[in-house]
Amino acid sequence: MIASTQTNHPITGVKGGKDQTPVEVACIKLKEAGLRITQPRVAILAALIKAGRPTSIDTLHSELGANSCDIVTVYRCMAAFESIGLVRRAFLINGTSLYEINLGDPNRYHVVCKQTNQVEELDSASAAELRKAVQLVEETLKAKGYSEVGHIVEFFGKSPTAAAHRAQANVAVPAAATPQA
Amino acid sequence: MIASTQTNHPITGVKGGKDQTPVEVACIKLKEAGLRITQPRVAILAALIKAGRPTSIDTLHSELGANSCDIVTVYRCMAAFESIGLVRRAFLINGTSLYEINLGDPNRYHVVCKQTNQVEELDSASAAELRKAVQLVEETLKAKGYSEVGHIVEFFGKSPTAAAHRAQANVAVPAAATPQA
DNA sequence: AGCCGATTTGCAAAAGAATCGCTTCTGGGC
DNA sequence: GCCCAGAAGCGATTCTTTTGCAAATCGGCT
Repeated sequence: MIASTQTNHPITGVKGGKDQTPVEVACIKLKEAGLRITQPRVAILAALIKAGRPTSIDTLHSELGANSCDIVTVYRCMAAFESIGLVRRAFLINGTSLYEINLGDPNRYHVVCKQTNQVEELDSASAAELRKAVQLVEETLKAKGYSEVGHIVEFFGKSPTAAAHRAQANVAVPAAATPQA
Repeated sequence: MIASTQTNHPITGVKGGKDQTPVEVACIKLKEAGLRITQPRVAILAALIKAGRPTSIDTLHSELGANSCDIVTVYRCMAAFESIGLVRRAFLINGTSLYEINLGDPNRYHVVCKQTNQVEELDSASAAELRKAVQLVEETLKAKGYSEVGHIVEFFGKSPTAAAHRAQANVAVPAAATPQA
């Protein structure tokens, strides 16, 4: 999972004045954008933060427990959150999207396993290089007159672990439920 | 349109031995891959080549004239073509895809206008830089054990021309049909 | 604390894109 | 010219995402 540049310290030693939970931070951003802080939204944000990685709307909705809110609400929230930059969107090869919380850290880039859709982060060196190139492009575009410039960058591949699993599946592991439809 | 590294010279001066049309080149690739050269496929390839830019399956199908072939066939052909690398796929923000012929030139990268979905190519300097970064990432991934590594890179923005059109629309142009829904 | 209005949500239905099954057709090797 | 695996046609289906509208909720104000 490579975990790294994440705001994963709920109340860690940092006592510089702001020791709010990620969910609180997200709520502040909501408010700043003039959006209401509703129960479903908080639940969704909590789930998103807990997931800590790009997650599909469907998965997110299940994660909430079927009692929490309608899936349409999740769709609408993600759209709203994305428009204010509270979440970042990632894509699978089939065109469906995953969402990831964005609390201010720099863009992250992922590799998605073609077989399991498991998402892994790029190592920071590659990511940095990539970020640099992407920024160059975006600057160039802005200079040309483009506005609201954004981008999508995704890598795909057959992950070594997935390949291994699959190779052994016929031989040893009989009932290992495949996660994430 | 920035046109650049394209094989757009049907029978231009090149007399080094191979002066086949792009469609012929594509057909050869088909054959090499063990796929049949059928009437619909040739028509689709011709349309794709004529378009010379990322095109949606739907548009492609219309371009063929409703008489030519079923849209499902276009879907299937694009899938087949993509799997043998005869076409490259691009994405719109909504997750739908566009296809672009690939006759061997290096990967091209695009900016898609958020308003009109019009596609423009990146300038070659940016593209080169980007290509370099992307290759670095892919090498790293392969080194880590990933196989069949690939990527998606798309840029989005409000194109200056589109923005201008829109800005004037309320003032001057009364009935300028917006192209490409 | 209670009220009011605009924003959100829920639910049902719709819109689209892409896929699947199955039969019929056809390219191209013999 | 014959044959058959691969391809196309056509209908129906799946799955994701969007839309319309009534009911519920948030949160500023009194």
